[in-house]
Amino acid sequence: MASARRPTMTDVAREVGVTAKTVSRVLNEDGPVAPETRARVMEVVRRLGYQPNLMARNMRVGARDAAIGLVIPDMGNPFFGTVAGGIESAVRERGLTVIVGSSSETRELERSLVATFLARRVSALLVVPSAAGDHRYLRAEREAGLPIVFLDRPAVGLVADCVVSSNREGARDGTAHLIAHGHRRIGFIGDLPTTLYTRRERLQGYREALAAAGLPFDKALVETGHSAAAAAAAAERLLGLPDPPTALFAANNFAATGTVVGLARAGRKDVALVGYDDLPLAEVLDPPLTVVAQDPAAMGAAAAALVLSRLAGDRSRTAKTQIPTRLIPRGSGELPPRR
Amino acid sequence: MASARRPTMTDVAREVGVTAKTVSRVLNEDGPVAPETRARVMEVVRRLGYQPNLMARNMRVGARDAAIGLVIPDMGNPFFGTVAGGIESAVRERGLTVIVGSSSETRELERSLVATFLARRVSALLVVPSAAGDHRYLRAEREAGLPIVFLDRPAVGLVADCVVSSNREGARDGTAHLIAHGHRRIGFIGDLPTTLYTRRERLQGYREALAAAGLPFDKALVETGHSAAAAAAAAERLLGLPDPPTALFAANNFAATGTVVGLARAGRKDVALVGYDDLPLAEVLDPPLTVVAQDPAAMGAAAAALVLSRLAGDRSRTAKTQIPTRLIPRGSGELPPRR
DNA sequence: ACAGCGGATGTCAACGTTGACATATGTCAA
DNA sequence: TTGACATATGTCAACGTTGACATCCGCTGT
Repeated sequence: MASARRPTMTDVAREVGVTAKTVSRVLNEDGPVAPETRARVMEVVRRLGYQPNLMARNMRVGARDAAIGLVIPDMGNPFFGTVAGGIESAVRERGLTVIVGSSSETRELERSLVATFLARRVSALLVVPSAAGDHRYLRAEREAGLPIVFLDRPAVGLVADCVVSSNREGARDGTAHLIAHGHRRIGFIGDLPTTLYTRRERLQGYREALAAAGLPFDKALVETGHSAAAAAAAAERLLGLPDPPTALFAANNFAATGTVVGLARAGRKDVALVGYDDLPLAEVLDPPLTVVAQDPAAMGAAAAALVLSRLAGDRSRTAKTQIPTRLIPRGSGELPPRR
Repeated sequence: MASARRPTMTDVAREVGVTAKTVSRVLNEDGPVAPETRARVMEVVRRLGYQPNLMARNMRVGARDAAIGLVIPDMGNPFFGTVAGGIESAVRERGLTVIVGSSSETRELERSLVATFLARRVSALLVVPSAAGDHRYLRAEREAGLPIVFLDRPAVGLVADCVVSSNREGARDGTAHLIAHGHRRIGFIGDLPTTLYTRRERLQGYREALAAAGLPFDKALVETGHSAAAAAAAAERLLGLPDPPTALFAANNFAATGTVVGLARAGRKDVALVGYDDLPLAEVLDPPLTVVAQDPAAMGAAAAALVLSRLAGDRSRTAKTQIPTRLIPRGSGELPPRR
């Protein structure tokens, strides 16, 4: 009823009539143990429901916890969920556990999560940095040899491994695709805050595509909407301009969702649209949604692989891994301009 | 370069010229410390980048780790992602960390994750049990007072708290909605495996609605498809029957996504459809998707609240919390039967 | 018969931290 | 002047586990 104490190795030992050390030997398949003793130990372990205490073990052997800390902005966002899944499955077979926390895109939460992870002596750190961050505070850890990999966005003020999507190229391709279909005024709906790495890179790609085609950059066509609702409103604002765009580029999954909703509400099936990041229902939309697809599972897997190789002793220079994107034309991006 | 050792409390103490105990006092705001000493300690702590070792601390004070273990089937599924997010944010302000693992819906992975969590001495366990599981192995922990809450599905062989969606009622409402719009042959596309609690409950609700309307239950109309692709195929199979259904009930989010895709591919906009669990783009589909919406964030929050109250000493009887669903008519569920 | 050896187990200390208790110094009232 | 008391710090042991080393036993070969 009241909380009973968990059995320790010593409890097991006493019950069997041996020393804790012998139990330890049985459980870790360490030194030699008589088969009969081993059997009795195992029996008592089962009967008492003994669970080794990892905290004590790690402390004794001076090892870090067999866990890696993961900071993501939002677990509900399927993009990050899939990334996390990719990491977890890649890392599991090595016996590592993942400890996650959401930063809600704030610097403070990110730091406090990282501090918790460090206090737990995780074996590695995987961070999707929040926008306004500065990661100099991690220098000591890096120098102490802790593997740290940044995900989706690079670190600021710290030389460290990172795995990102090929944002600029992807956005350039998507925008160029619209231009190739005759559009000359293309709206951009991107992340908040505007300082966010992915937003800046994708906006840059968009501008490069415009420049390559000799089209002017009009900042009136750049809108913001990280949530679907905000993106819907942004789309409606853009279409209400005196000289409205004939095509839109939605620079993330929520923006794409919201833009689709906004266009539907406005009854504008004639506006071309390319989204960054694929959506599960993209192909059944009307028109079907053309996207620049990312590969979140691959990003997670790549980050995990980096961590594992660092843990295995790889001391080579820090790497910036770009996971390529893929343009999937489905209809919405191939609509001709119409006014 | 090579991995330097992390500074310990003793290192800090030596540097300041005091004992570890004094440093401990400063850091935990324990006994009295001279302001000047406190300042010097803090200074050295900063300079050395000292991080308290939670493992050692927890061991010493005999406390459980300030973490709760969470087992979900799949992090990439936004339903579980949102549930996890709900838990994390509810639990964070109490200073608890969440440790997650994906069971991939397998008994073995679930058990091994739980074992890892127990070895880490988590303060509580939150489990979305996998289908074929038996949770008697957790009895000892329950009796030892560890808070254990089951999520989305109840435990088997163990009396424990659980938080579930009102599956049966929701499925009944959704099916009744279709019947009210004149349908007499309604297909059901549900989870795999067929023994899964949510599948059984929702199928039961579906049958109750049929029975209440005096309609026969035809098991030829019951199909399976947990992945979107499988559900799409299932929908096409159902529509290919000699006496096909005029309406479909898709019993989970992937099934709904896949069914929408299947119907679109078959060019069948005349088939009525109600999905269980809402989709981000439901309202812009053609026709807009009628759903029985769950509230995953509320489920997570409720589970977290239960855990917290148990941790606070609540010893009342185990509770089964049902989170209600809400029927959202948008169009697809109101289509009349047509053959 | 005995050294030598490997197998089976035990003893002890230590990992980093903190609770219980002890000590040293200073302050103040009687 | 003394003792009572508060403040500031120190000492020691213990949490559960395991590495290093020690011990005891029986068996082998000569």
